[in-house]
Amino acid sequence: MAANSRLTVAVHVLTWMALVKGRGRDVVTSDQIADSVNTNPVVIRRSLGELRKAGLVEALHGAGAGWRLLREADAITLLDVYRAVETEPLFALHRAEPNQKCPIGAGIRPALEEVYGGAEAAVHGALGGTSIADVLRGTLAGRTG
Amino acid sequence: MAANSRLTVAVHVLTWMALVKGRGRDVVTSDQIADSVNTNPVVIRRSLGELRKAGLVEALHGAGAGWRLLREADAITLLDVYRAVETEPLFALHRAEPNQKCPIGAGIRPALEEVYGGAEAAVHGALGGTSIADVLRGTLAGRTG
DNA sequence: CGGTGTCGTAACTGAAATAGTTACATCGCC
DNA sequence: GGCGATGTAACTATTTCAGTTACGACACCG
Repeated sequence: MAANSRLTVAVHVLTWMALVKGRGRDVVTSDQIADSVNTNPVVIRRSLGELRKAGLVEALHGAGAGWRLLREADAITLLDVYRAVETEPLFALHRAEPNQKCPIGAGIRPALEEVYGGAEAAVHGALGGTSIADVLRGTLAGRTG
Repeated sequence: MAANSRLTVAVHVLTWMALVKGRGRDVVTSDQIADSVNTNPVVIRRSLGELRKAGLVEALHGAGAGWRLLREADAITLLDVYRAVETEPLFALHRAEPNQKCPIGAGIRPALEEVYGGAEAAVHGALGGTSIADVLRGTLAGRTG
């Protein structure tokens, strides 16, 4: 299983919402999205729940219920999505505390955290440069450019 | 469990080897390394096996057997280590193929792969700028500086 | 005011990966 | 041949992910 597909699912959801919004339909159901992603509607609702907490979408109740984008597609970057759905850091430190009697074991964790922080920042920069609108264009065109 | 700690373990291993090499001991055993990392020697041997395939260390047999660095600590970057131990991409695509009858489902995967490739490249750049010697200095000094 | 359709979430499952552990064959020096 | 370490296979416990079922909550509409 290794890496999870939460970012992929969330970006797919938002890109699909942006597409159908462009066609005039701005409230959609988790069932409709699940049909495009090819998964269970509950998986989609879980993803949408995280996007809602991040303020990217809202849920509507009652008749004609569903979900709606709260920002334009070019105002949502993949960094926004990444932050909304990804909780764990990119690289884990030691599972068990290393040997504190060893100079390496005693001091390596802050050193690693600094390097890992730099890698996270690099990922943020890369994802922050692409919007849902970019992904939508790339998806329809066969490329992201 | 989420993210794995293979990069952390491998960097710890190499940093420890660099430290004791500076003290004149250049052949060490997996048991000795395991004592610093605080884990089982087999876990260390598995990590060393991947580093050996990458040409970063070698194993010696017979009497006085053990492991030895094949490069100076300032000639091993964390990108070398990352490539040696990490096989999976940073972000997974859809677990099941998305709906090919939907324009998003049909075209989103190449678009995502392009973005994810950019994020991988950013991580490579960040990790490539730090060497085992840097980590050793940072570990002993309390910072990576 | 009750029916309807969707959200929101808990609970469970199967599959997969990590990391820890035991065990043992292999290797090469002494 | 003895010895000490490598190199791996095999097994386990723990955790996570994603899929699924189930059901209460909600708000509109006739």
